[in-house]
Amino acid sequence: MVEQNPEHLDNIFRALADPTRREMLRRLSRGGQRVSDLAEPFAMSLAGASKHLKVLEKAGLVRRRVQGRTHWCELEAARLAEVHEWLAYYKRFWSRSLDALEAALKAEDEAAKATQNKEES
Amino acid sequence: MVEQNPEHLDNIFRALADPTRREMLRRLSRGGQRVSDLAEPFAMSLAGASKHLKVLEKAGLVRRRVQGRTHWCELEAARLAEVHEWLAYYKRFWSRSLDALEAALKAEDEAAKATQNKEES
DNA sequence: ATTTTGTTCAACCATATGGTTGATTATAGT
DNA sequence: ACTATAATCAACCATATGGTTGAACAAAAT
Repeated sequence: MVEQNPEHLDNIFRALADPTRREMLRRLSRGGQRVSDLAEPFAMSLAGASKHLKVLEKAGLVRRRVQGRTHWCELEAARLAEVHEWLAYYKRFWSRSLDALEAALKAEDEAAKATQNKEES
Repeated sequence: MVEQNPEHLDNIFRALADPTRREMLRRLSRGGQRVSDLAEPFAMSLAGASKHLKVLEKAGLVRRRVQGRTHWCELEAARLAEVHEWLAYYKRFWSRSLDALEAALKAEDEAAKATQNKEES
């Protein structure tokens, strides 16, 4: 329940706070890729993409296997489970507010129906 | 399935990538607080804490109600649901790898048992 | 042996971030 | 009217971030 490894979560959240890196994760989820393949879709130098990769690696979200001169990258999704865990605590709060939203919508709907009924009668 | 509002997620993840801000959220989850109360537990100036709050607000994670000279802050957990949604896509991957981990541990265990048996015999 | 390929490294740049302090503003209390 | 309180704002500082380019390095291909 207590936050045990804040630095670690820092790294993970920071890594996720960039659209390029999130897109890289998405692509890695469809299968391992070499660094240059991973970098190719982005309007950015290879060195730039390589830096992003390092951020993902440092966060533990990507694993790299060096094979000769090519580096194979793979998604390490297990670390995302930590985010999920962190988030779990808050689930009740947003479901509560979503419930409230739902209730409000329902009430609105009822009110609308009532108005309709009045109009009909 | 596609990432519709990357900037928004950027703001949320960035806001979460700091232990002070995560702690603020945690405290807000136990009830609304005035800015100065929120700031008090941290070894930091009020202005510093106020900046953190602004980051949380910009991310939509905190709502503020100004009442006279005091500002009341409340958790806006609904935005965390977006993180949850983003995360949902990856759930299968980490449960897969956790399964793999489990299998590996089991195999290790079996191997250990086999060794023990050998040693016993 | 030379060249090409895959990748990182180092240096640099502009901007963002996390913090400070001192001034400012607006409301509340005396 | 004065003073104290709640909070932001503005200016500043050090460091981090996201990007670039050019050089370096190791492995493959010719």
